[in-house]
Parts: sequence; C-alpha cells; structure tokens
Amino acid sequence: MSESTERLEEAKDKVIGTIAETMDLYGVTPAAANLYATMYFKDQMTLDEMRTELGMSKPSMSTSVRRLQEIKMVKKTFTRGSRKHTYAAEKNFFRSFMAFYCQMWEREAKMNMEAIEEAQEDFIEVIKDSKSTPEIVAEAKTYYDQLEESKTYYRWLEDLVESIRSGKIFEFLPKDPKN
Amino acid sequence: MSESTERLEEAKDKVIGTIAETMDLYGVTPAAANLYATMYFKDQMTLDEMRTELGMSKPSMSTSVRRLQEIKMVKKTFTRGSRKHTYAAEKNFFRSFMAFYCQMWEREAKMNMEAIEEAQEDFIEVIKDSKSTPEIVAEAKTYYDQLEESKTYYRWLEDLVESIRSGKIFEFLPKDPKN
DNA sequence: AACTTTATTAAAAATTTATTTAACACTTTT
DNA sequence: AAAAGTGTTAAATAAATTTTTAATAAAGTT
Repeated sequence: MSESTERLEEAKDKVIGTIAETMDLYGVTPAAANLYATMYFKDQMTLDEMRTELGMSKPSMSTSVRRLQEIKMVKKTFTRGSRKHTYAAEKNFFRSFMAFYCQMWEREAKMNMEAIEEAQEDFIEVIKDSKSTPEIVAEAKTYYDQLEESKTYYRWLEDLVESIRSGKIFEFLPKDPKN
Repeated sequence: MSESTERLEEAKDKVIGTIAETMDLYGVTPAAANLYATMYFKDQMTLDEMRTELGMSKPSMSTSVRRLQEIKMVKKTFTRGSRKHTYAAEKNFFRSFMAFYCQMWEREAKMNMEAIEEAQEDFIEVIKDSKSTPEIVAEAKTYYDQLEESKTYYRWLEDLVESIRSGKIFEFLPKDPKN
C-alpha cells in the first residue's frame, strides 16, 4: 500500500474515531456508532461489506443498521442488479440533527404533558375535597403551580421542534452566516 | 393515610414515572433518573433521605447525585446546622435544557472540528504529494470537500449554543408566546 | 419447484454497566 | 485526642445489554 493511501486512511480514521466517540450523545451502541462513522466515508454499503470492514457479525450489522435507520442516520438505497440490500449514511448532519432531536423532544413533551394534565386533575380534586386537611390542600396547590410552570417549558420545546421542522429556525440562525 | 394524601402521592408518582422515563434522553441511569424525578417534588434532600425514599444504597445515591450535578440537574444546597449534605433538583427545565445540551453540543462541535482540521491537512498533503496517483488525489479531494461541508453544521451548532447561552434564542422563540 | 443467496429472528455467550457490600478517609463533636 | 457521623472510593456482585452462533424465513434464480 502506498504512502498516500496510508495517509488517506489515517486521516479518515481520525474523523471516524471522533464521530463515533461523540455519538454517545445519540444513545447508540459503540458498534452502531462505528458503523455510522465508517459509512460516512462510503457511498453505500451492503451488510457483508459492513461485516468485513468492521470485523463483526452480520446480525450485529443488521441490528445496528436498523437502529441507525430509526434515528434517520442511515437510509436504505436501491441498487439495481444487486440482490443485497444497500445502505447509505445520511451525510447531511443538519438532517440527522433535525430528525433525531425532533423525535426525542416531541416524545419528551408529549409524555410529560399527558402525565402533567392527569396529575393536575388529581391535585384539583384534592383541593376541592372537603376531607382534605389544610396542609394537604396547600401541598396540592404548590405542586399544581409547579407543574403549571413546567408546562411553559414543554410548550417551548414543542415550538422549538416546530421551528426546526419547518426550517424557520434557520432564518434566525443561518446555516452559513453572511459575516 | 388519608384518601387525599393517597391521591396526592399517586398524582406525584405519575409525573415522577414519566419524567424518569423520558430522562433516558439525558443518558443517565434509571437510578439517577428516578432520583431526579423524586427530588423534583422535594425542596431538598440528604443522601440518607434519598436512600430511604428510593430504597437503594448510599453509594448509589452518591454517584447518581454526582452525575446529576455534572449535568446541572441537581445543585448542592447549604443548610446551616446540618452536617449532612443537602441537594436540590433544578426545577427550571429551561436551565437544565440549556446546561445539558450546550455542554454536549459544544463537546461534539469541538472534538469533531479538531479532528476535521487535522484530517483536512492530511488530505491536502496527499493532494500535493507528487507520488499520489490521480485516483488517490481525487478521493482526497472528495473527502476534503465533504468535511468542509460538514463544518457548516458544526459552526451552526456552536452558534446555537451561543444563542442559547446568551438567551438570544428566546427573542426568536419566546418562553411564553403572546398568542 | 428446488436451490441459492441474503436478511432476520431466537437462543446463548460475552461484555459492559449498574448496584451493592465493605473498607477507607474525612469532618465534626465530645 | 478519641469517637461518632458522613461521604467517597474499591472490589465484588448482580443485572442489563450487546454481540455472536445457529436456525429460520424470505426472496430470487435456475
């Protein structure tokens, strides 16, 4: 192998290493992280190529690639004349970012909002209940208000998701600032 | 225990459950997630209170609380006249959000930017190297451009962090929309 | 329709991570 | 200065997750 090829591979590996390392933020396994980072420098890959490249089993590649598809970091590609499935890494990090965080934040907001609504109803019942002691009522009021306050955050999170999905956020924060 | 108290606890537990459940997004252990969610309804707690409340060991509480401190979701509080350390949950989710994501994104941007800069230098060397074959040069150019493109994203991430840190983002996305 | 090839599922093994028990170190109090 | 209380570190255990081997299913080819 030539010196240039070696240097090329070395350079790629530097980037592959750090991409994989920072991907813990996306809650994927090391295998999936390595896979994504490897695919980042490939046009597309089959499961067998992945296995060869990473020296891991095929089912491991299969599950990793599926997880990466779930968080939209890998897409299935169609290759005519090939029976093997081919996959390509999403190389546009903006799209990965949007898909991942929107999905996560939406889930966080939705789940918590629902629980909060239910809990607040309970607190109101307790407050209205004549059998509740003044202390209990006071406590219920405190919690009710605390939850009411937190709803501001979840609504904001939903707004953030919406502004990312619609692309409106890039009017405020341009992808390539003019100056 | 009165019916109201029971209902109160039940309502709290609903919220505690979902907060803990959605906290996987923050990469904390279930123990830490449960702890935070529990503390969310308490003014402040000592390690022993945590242990009693969650039925877990003290070292587990100690490490969980430390991890939560690292991501700024729990703060140490001073309680005069008590030898025990006391801790309080950050109840303002905006602050948690800001601290957590800014820290994470900054790390992601910094690490990848550094690796990219280094790799790009290598690619330039390869391109300039007279011993490189045309194919190798073409490949190096492709990768160089791909990395250059990705820098747009990391710069944007840094801008996002900055606008969150400075609070400027709330001019664009208000915490409490007027309408 | 049988045979290949490929991908996925299931069960087992291995690794990693989380948690606990036990020991240690540090503070404060007496 | 000794003793008690509190928190942290270390080693061991337990639990969960990841990965692999093996088996099955699905799709395509001859």
